Amino acid sequence: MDGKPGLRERKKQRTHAAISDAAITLFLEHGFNQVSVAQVAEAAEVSKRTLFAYFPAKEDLVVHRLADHETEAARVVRARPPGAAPLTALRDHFLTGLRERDPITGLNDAPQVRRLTRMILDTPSLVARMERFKTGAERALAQALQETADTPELTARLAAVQIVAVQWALAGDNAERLAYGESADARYAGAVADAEHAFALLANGLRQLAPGE
Amino acid sequence: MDGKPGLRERKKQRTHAAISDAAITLFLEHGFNQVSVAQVAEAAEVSKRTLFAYFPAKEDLVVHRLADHETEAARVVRARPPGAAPLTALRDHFLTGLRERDPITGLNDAPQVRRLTRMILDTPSLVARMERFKTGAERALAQALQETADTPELTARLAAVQIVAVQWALAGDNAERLAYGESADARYAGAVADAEHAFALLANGLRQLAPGE
DNA sequence: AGTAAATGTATACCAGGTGCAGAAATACTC
DNA sequence: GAGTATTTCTGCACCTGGTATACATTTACT
Repeated sequence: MDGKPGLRERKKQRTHAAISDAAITLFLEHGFNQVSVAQVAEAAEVSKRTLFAYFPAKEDLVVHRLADHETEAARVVRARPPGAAPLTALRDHFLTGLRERDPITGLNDAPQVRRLTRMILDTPSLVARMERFKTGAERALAQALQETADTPELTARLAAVQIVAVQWALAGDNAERLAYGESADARYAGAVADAEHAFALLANGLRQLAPGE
Repeated sequence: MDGKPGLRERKKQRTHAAISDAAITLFLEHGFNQVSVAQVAEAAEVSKRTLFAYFPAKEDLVVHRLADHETEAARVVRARPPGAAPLTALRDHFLTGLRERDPITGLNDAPQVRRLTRMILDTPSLVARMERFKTGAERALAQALQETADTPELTARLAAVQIVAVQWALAGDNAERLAYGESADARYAGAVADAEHAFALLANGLRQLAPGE
């Protein structure tokens, strides 16, 4: 495609990676709040000003890796095979993620991943930053539902917030268990069962909590 | 009940109110990010250190008024008449809120409320702070569902995140419309219809997006 | 009236983040 | 390959939110 990234571009990517790597390493070793951005900049051999040119805020040094997932649900809905229902596509995608131990499902127990997850869950400002991804994911998914499933705007938005909320709840549940010791393999069966239950709930509604029995 | 608030207690309340009032006034006039906490402290005739003794962070100067709503859904579920379904109680409560133009439903167009709402929606750090209320509301509601509706833990948590997400989506939708000009009375009928649609969706599920027709 | 506990203040300080002016590196042109 | 224009990086000063410390003031209790 682009046979020439160009020197400037390559250097930028290297600097970006250098800063990110230095940050993650230091944060994992000493804790997010115990390391200042100045220290990160120094470790990456870059000025503080340059660091902020690459990452808008300290939190982004950690969460920028998850930025791709912001539009993941929307992409899954758009890319589903013709005739397939959006919810089915999303469920299958989530189950695939579990099977492959995709970190986004919370079911990856590689030591680094687990430590990173735990750090995020234990750091309020990082959790807050993650919430913004959630909001973005809701918007993108709502749009995708509206455009590809012929869903009215309000319904699309409501469905999107429900779906995203449920997916995060599932992932958060898995992540929390692993972060505090359970192994991914031990959790797998339960995670699958929970996910299937959750998507069934999404599809069929909260009958248990509604009137007409 | 407590015939004696005590002088110390009364002074605290007055200081608390003085700081909050000064903050809201200044923020509405000049914008949240344009006013420093030092200015708020000065206007309230209090030291900066004291201000932070009353409010843990700048954002709380604005959102502390909404703290009560964090457990509102949980309280509604717990206080529902015997035999009533949780979802029904929540829906009725929300519809009552709309009728009474409760600001939490986004349907109050008193100028101050509208300006405050708009300020919050336009200020990322305030939105982030609101998200934390959402998380708290989810937890409290999940607990209430588990304890009073005999709902299994996972189901309770999933139901809670769905319900809270939907309520916030409805309120956010109303608030956004009002913040940008629509009147509460003009919006009322639509808001009611939307709420009923949303709660029906919660109860019956996202059939439109699921497979088995 | 006098003392202990709580609250408030002043000051200095730290960390995240930005504006600015200039130095250094890269890309473009002849 | 030299020279110039454009990015990018840097160092520095600065602002703001938030905290630690040490001291003064006020309230409550006897």
